[in-house]
Amino acid sequence: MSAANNKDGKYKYKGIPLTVVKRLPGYQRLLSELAAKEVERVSSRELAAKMKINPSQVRQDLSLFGSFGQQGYGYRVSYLLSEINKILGINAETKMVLVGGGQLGRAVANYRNFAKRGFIIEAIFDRDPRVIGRTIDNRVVRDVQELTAYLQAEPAEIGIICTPASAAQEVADQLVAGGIKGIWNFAPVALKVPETVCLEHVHLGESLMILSFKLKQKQEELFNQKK
Amino acid sequence: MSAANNKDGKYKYKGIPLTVVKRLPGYQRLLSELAAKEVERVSSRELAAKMKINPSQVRQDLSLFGSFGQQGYGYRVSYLLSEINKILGINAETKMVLVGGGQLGRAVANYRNFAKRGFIIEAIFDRDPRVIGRTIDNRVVRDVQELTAYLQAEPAEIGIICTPASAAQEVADQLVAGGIKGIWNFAPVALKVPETVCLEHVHLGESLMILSFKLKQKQEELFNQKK
DNA sequence: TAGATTGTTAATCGATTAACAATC
DNA sequence: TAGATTGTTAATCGATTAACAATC
Repeated sequence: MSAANNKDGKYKYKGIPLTVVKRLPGYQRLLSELAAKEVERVSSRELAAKMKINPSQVRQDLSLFGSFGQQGYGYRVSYLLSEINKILGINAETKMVLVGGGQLGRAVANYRNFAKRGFIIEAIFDRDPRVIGRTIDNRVVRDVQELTAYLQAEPAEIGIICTPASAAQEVADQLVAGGIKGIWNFAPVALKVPETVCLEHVHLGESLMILSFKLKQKQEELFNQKK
Repeated sequence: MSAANNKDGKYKYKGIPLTVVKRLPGYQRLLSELAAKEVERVSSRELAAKMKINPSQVRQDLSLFGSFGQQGYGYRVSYLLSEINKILGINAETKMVLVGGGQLGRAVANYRNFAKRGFIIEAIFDRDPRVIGRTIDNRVVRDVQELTAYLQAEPAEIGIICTPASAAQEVADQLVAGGIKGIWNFAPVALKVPETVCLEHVHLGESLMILSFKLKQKQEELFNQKK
């Protein structure tokens, strides 16, 4: 079932193509919506239409993890959703700590959608004495100097970095020293971590640049059409 | 130079493969860093090493937009950066409006990295009477009911949506009615806009799910190794 | 049963990489 | 000049799509 191909890790992550991994949250969201509407069954054709991909691709993607459907019927929404949740590690009560109690950190700390899916921010840290001791969404902000010690006493799986870019690497090192398994990085800088630690980067600036590129291309197209 | 292939737009955006588009901000960031260090020249080999891609790919990517290098020398950092900035529409003073003055909206409004690159938030809107009239980073929050009228008087290129998912589509419609050209959407919902409007979605939840998936896979790997 | 739809194999298509002539 | 490195064409590799037997 779970293949071994991991000789380079460029295209595949533990045998699963990264292109497929990126589609999994989309399936999860779609199935959640269907489940909320109490829809019972769904076909690869219907899922594909909503995802704007090909039905074959839906079946191909899912078949990497198992056989979740039934010929002539399709997929039972509740069953497929629970399987996808298992695959994604959702609803497993994942503990997280957040470093950086600035605007962005506070926004992330207050974001309800994570908690809904079992991702819990257990503690918040900052470096600024004016922020330490304050309360963010019912959690007292701790001194970042206590970070590694805290993690040794209260292990967490994911560390969220919402500090300025200049502090991010140091924080990452402390999170790793504290035994964190994954880092979710909002600072606009490429972090170095041991390969035992998973890393996911939120590229806000890059996203805006891509939008800007598309705008520019569209303008040029309109300009060329006028001629 | 700028190709025409746009029959479906699935893989290509105005003739440029979307895989290439996604790498452009990476080149931009790298070249900015080199320029800040006053490095004069850079080869495709060096750029590739930093991007963790293949030197051929760097040359292939850049050649879609023009010939910016010189045999035996490589690329002049300042020139290549200015060309990439042009391609991305950076430093052109792009006007934006932001809707949603909650935690996330305030974080985005205060993010300095955008302004540095010429992306200016001209006005901020919210629906909540308790927020309207307050000041965020020197801008008074306006009533979202004035949004379309405001845009007709003060045109902007990009609308940023930082509202809850439930309000996002309505806001998008108002932005479109106001003549906005692109939407940068932080609400976790798929928006419908006319195809004349560019759309870029920031998937915070999806990013966290992908990290969770990677963690789960790595755990399973370790578990299997132990046996 | 007849119709529908899966899971999987084969065919196609696109993206990445290698190779090399051109030339600074 | 000799060495280096581009821009581009050809080869490879991976991802997507089509096709279809299996079967509910």
